[in-house]
Formats: sequence, C-alpha cells, structure tokens
Amino acid sequence: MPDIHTLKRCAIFAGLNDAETARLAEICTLRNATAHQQLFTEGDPAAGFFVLMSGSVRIYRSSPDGQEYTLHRIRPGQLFAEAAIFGKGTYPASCEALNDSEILFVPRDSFFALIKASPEIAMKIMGALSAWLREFADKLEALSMKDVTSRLAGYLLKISRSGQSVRFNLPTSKTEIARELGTINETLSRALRKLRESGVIEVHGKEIEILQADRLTGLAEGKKID
Amino acid sequence: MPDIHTLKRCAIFAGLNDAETARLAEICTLRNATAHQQLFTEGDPAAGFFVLMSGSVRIYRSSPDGQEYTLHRIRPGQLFAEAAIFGKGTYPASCEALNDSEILFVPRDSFFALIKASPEIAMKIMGALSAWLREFADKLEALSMKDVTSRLAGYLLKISRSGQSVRFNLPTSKTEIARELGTINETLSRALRKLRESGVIEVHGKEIEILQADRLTGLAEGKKID
DNA sequence: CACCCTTTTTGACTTCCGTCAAAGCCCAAA
DNA sequence: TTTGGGCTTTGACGGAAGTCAAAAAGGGTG
Repeated sequence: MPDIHTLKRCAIFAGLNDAETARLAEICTLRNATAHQQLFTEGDPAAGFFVLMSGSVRIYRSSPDGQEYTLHRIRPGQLFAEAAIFGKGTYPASCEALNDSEILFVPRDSFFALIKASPEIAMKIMGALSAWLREFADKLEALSMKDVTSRLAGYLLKISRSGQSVRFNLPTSKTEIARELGTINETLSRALRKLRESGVIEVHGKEIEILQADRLTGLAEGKKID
Repeated sequence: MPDIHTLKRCAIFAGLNDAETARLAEICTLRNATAHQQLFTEGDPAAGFFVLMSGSVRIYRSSPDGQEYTLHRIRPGQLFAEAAIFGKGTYPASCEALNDSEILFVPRDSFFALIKASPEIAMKIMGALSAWLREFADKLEALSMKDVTSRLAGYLLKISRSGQSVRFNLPTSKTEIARELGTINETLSRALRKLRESGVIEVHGKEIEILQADRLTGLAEGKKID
C-alpha cells in the first residue's frame, strides 16, 4: 500500500483531501518495474488500471509477423490501461517498462466499490482529469499556433498571475522551462534576450520582472514585437 | 433536454451505452449562445459544469484596471467550468461565447445523484477522459519532437490499422488533415509527395495505399527517409 | 459542355528554430 | 585559489516549414 504523499504527487488525485487519498491508498498497490520488464501482454485478463508515477513505459502491439509497433509512450502522471475500466475482459495491447519505473496499480473492483461508496471521489477525479485535459489542449494550441516568444510570454504571464506579482523567480532551470515550452535551451535564451532588449521584461539570473504587462499580453496573444 | 445523439457526439460520453446516455440526457440542458454572449461571470454561484458542443467560448479574467485576459479558449467537446465539481461555491473566472455556440449544462447536484446511483457511469467517463488525455499527450509529443513527414506517417499508419487494411480513403479533406497534424495545406501536400516519390505509399486523390509498411513505421518513429 | 468554386499542388521566398561549437558563468569541492 | 562540472549565453549555419501567389485539378450545377 503506497503512502498518501505518493498519491498526491499525481495530478489526477490532486483534488482529493487527505481522508479520501488515504482510502484510495488502501486499495492500490505500488509496483517497481525494471527496464524492459513486461507489465502485461495483449490478451491478459484486465483486473484494473495503472498510473505511472515515475519512469516511462510503452504500450505496443505485435503484428502477426512478429513486428512490434508502439502505440503510446506513457509519461509520469499518466493513467493507462484504462480499457480495464470499461469492463473489457482483457488488455488490448502489451506494455513494457522502458526505464526503471514506479507504477501504481488500481484494481477495478475495489475502485468501483470505492466510488460507489464515495461518489465525490469520482467527481474530483473527473474534475482533475478535465482540468489536465484543458491544460494539454492549451499547450497543443500554443505549440501549433505560436512562436517561442509568444509561448514564453504566455508562460511568464501565467507565473506572474499565479503569484500576483510582476516580479518573481523562475520555478526551475531554464533548460527545463525550454522543454516545458516545447523548445530547447538556446532558443529560449534568445527569446528571453529579445524580450529583455525590447524593454518588456528585466532578467537577472532566475529573477524576472515584467516591465510592460500590456505588451507582454499582446505577444502572448500572437502579436509581433513592435 | 438534449437528445441522445447530441450527447454521443461528445468524446467524454462516448463510452456510455444508450440507457446510460438517456439518463444523463434527462439531467442536462442544452443552451444556445450567440456570439459575444456572456455565459457566466467571475463570482457567480456555480451550479454545475459545461460541455461545449459546437462553436467556441473563452474563459477570461478581468483585472482591477479593467484589462481582460484570456485564460483559455475552449474547443468543441471540451468540458469547462469544472471548478463547480469541486464544490467551490462560485466560478473563478468569466466566460463568453466567441461565436454562436451550443453548450450543454450539467447541474452539479443531479450529476452527483446520477453517479451515486450508477457509479459505472463515472467509471466510463473517467475512462474516456483518460483516453482523450493520452491522445492529447501523444499529439503534443509528436508536435514537439517530430517533423511533418513523421507525423503524417504515424497518422497514415493509425488509419490503416484501424481499418485493418493497407489501402484506404482519407477520412476528410487534406486541408483538415493538415490542421489535425498541426501544419498547413501546402506542407502536407509536399510531405505526401515526398512519401509518394520515395515509393513508400501510393496516392490517388483521397485514396492511399501503403506499399512499404516497414519504412513507414520507421518514419513514424523518427527515422529519416533513406 | 461550360462555368464557377473549392481544394490541391507547385514554385519562390523568408523566417524560425534546431544543431553544433565555443565561451562565459556560477558554485561547490579540493 | 584553482579546478571542474553543470547551466546559460552567443554566434554561425542549415534545414524545415510557413507565406504568398498562381496554376492545376476536381466537383457540382445549370
């Protein structure tokens, strides 16, 4: 049985309070998988679904001629094999760990019993899933519609708003922020410079100050620097 | 009360059977909003959540100085204002229609009663949300990691597999497929030509035939054409 | 068939951004 | 202080893909 903090790390359980999380924890089991370990195979009876806590796994199918193709690569936080939820008897694809991974297993029957007893848990999970979904939708739109400078502008505004301040520290390394924005190190650095040189923000190491919120907003919405 | 087919169009309810959909339909109301119509305002009591069926709406906040900034633009199929689910008393932001839109309203209390009576409905909705989430995650990864040709290769393989055939018709116009793949018309046309000229596929109008599935798979996984 | 309209294809051009390589910076350990 | 190892910044460069414009190919309709 995993501990509460482990579950809380996971976005889809983020809305649950301590008591609810504890009840969920009672029914879950935490598995550790080593790289290349097979978790389940197409056709295995499906007794529940999984949440990847850390590491990475892939879902794949084997075609008759022995070829394998990857259907999905699962990222931490992500729920998978939820086909089990629909009451299909068996997993429709196979799954193996790509790295050493921690995987939470949630047995279908106990989970069903839990939400039958406490529908508010289901409500909160649905809420969390849909919030996450919207976040993905936003990122997808930004990634396909906007250039790096715009995306950066939006990102900075989001942080600024969440902290209610025009002056703040970046939450992680710039390299990681670049990944978050769907780009790399160097490109992010250049985008920051562009914003700095046009007087929209000030940068000192990790500290950012927004000087012209209106122009930054314009940029985030797709306008060019003027 | 909306009819069943309306609800079925919506990805998050796709897993429900007719009986379940009908029971859901009983508690929902379908609103039509005209462009620029305000749906709710920050601070309004939150009695339920919404699903956008068609059109588009935006969620925004007004800052004290009268400036508005858009937090999200909602796309059809998307659930929004699910803050209501968490039992917050009021909506944390405002919402207006950008175009004429059809919006499904799901009252919190009746929805809660529904899933209390039929937890399997909640199970299925969670399953659908998480499948959708994974689809978004896949797209996001493809968009930030792969070039158009790779994405196209993956797309063709997906269709081919779903139809169990190496020969199929494209489901919609190429312009729309381009959007789906996060690119445009012209670029998609060039990518198709590249695949055709290297002998991987054959194209006649909307009809595609996969000639070399192995090379196409390689491309989808990020290899270059060789 | 001719007409119109939409979709698709092509070409020329431009821009954004990723890659490669080198240098600077910061900090911690020796 | 020196050394070394992450980050970060900068520059030079090339390639992928978007923009603009125009031609070609379909697809219905009278």
